[in-house]
Amino acid sequence: MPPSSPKATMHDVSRLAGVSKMTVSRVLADPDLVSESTRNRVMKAIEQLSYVPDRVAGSLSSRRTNFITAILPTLTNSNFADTAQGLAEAMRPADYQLLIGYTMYRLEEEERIIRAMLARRPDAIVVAGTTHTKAANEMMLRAGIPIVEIWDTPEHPIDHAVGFSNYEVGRAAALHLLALGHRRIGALGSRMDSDAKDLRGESRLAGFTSVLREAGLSDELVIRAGQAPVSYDHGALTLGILLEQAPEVEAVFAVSDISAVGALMECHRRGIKVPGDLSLMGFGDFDIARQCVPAITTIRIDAEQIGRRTGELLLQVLDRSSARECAPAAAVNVGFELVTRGTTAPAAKPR
Amino acid sequence: MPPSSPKATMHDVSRLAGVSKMTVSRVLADPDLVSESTRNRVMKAIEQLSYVPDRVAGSLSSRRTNFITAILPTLTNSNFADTAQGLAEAMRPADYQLLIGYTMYRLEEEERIIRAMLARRPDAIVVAGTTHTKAANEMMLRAGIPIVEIWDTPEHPIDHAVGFSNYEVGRAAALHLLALGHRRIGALGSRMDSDAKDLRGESRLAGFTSVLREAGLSDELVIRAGQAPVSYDHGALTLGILLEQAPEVEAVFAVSDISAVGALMECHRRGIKVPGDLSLMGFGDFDIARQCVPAITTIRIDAEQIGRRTGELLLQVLDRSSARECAPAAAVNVGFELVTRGTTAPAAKPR
DNA sequence: ATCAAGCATGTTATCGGTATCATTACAAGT
DNA sequence: ACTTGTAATGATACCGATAACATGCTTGAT
Repeated sequence: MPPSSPKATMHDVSRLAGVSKMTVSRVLADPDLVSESTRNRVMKAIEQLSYVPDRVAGSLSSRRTNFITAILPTLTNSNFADTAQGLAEAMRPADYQLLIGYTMYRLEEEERIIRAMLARRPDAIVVAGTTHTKAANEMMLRAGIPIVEIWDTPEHPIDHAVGFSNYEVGRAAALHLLALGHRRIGALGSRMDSDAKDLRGESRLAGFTSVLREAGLSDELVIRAGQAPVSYDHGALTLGILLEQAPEVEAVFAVSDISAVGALMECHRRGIKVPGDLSLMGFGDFDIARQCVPAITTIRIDAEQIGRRTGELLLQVLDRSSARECAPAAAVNVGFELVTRGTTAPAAKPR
Repeated sequence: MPPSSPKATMHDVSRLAGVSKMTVSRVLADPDLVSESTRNRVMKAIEQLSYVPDRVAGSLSSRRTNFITAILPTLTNSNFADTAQGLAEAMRPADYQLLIGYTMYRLEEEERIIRAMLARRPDAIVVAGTTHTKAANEMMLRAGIPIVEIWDTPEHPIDHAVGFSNYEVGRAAALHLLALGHRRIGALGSRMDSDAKDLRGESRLAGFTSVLREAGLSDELVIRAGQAPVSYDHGALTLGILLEQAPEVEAVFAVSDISAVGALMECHRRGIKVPGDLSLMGFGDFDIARQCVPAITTIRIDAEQIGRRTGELLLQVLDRSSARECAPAAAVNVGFELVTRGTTAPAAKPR
């Protein structure tokens, strides 16, 4: 570590420029308030001292940190990374900095993170998911800052929401497989009794199951095994379980493309033809789903857009809240899209 | 946004508990300094008021923010996301919060981000890459905090470094292709004259080229086209350029698996057999490289480990620097590994 | 000439913690 | 009995900025 000369403060700058601290502050925050000549003098002093303002002090004084907390299950899922990037992108022009935390799909971890984050006094909270622990809910409410729940459509939103209906995604998947003429239909998801659970994946399964029931079909083939986050192995494993239970299964929906890819590979290994012997679909439209052979039928969501829309919403809300108006809670539904590709095909023998 | 009751401060807690602010502070920072009875009283008051300490104020006073700045090219590349996650994981037990910024592979953007980040007074900086603008270098030096350059091995490190030699990666790739008996060898990279450039990719190309030269081969087939970050399209595009220039090319190294996958798909489309007609290899050991058919020969780096090792290093350094000792600059080389898979095979007709 | 309005700048009082030193009380050593 | 040490707590002074109000000086309308 290089030796550090003590950092210059605003006071040092003001002395060198022969003005008061406030004038320096104004030059930085709102240059138009200062006459050109003094402004130049101050700028020169800043340059000379290579002064970097201290936002910690600034935040304490102004009671605005320009931090936005973003709480996601993981960064390692490209969809969530896209959302983070979209959000950061949208907030950057207004000089907001993201404080990213990830929960590993654990609600208790989410609570811990929210507690820790609130101590940093963020100006807003963005959190993936609509289910939180009681304590987490209370903390967020009490924080008195805008909250945006993303990646699902909450029934009882805390405040704002930007996402899509995972339940409807599940229904769309089931309807697609039904429309192809399949009757023995299964699904692959993760366990819900462990501490790391994918609540949004479970919503998709719930929607999926609801359609099966409405069609008078059994939901026995909806497999829940392994912990979130799902992996290629998860897909291979759960497909194995499914086949053991019901070798005659015709169509499968995996809660994630990652699982779907793993399942597809397992089919290759077992000599099961996809499609033909088995129709397979996933969720998320990951790159890998597009590049697989055959390319996987999936449901596309625009993860980056979720982030961007959230950012735009927050900019509005934060602007208004500084003007002391109360912004109405908004609920944005960004929708989704079924992308039919090579792994789903009509049932071989129509009833 | 819910209505906010004014947040409780440490002073409120101290009054309710009938002690001084300092005692409350001690209960939070070092409970053993306080007698059990008062500690309990204070804890109860904290609970009652649902007091959340203000770390902004704490940081200003103690001159430690417990922020670590991490500057990466993008979060959308799973390798960098892994590094971020590894770093966060390692720092979490010591209650450090990551401040993530991404440069989009632009040095000017990196400089801008560094300037903005320094205003947050981080306790350390982690930055991907070893090349920075002059101003960025100076700012980092002057900051007087530990700096870790990651994802490469700097010749002139600013301070610490954790990474691997991209140059040697390129050499290993070329040696592998040479050893297979190939002579007409090309490579796919991105342009270096645009504002977004992949400097580490370029190092790999440089290493690759050095081996070609030593073997008396031409480096004409090293293609640089398109902007960083590379994409599937980039791979397809640059392979097209290469084939136009040299239809008889036998082996190709792509600076990234992403490019390699794109190139592989392009080969499929053109009816070029991989391997056989063409040996192809990539870099990064992305999931998709493993799942492709055939699976892509690549060079594996442990991105998550880079993050974790960086975190461990920082914990040591930060601990020591608070004890006023000067930690020696460390340079950790995490190495890499050639993973031979299905896309590279011995040359058809040995010379 | 007079005065309100407005621009440019300065003064003062926090923001909510922690560092540092001071104080008190009581136990133990001589 | 008297010093000395230690454990528990308090008092005071910042940390480095900004908010809010105050001041002085122009300028232009009347």
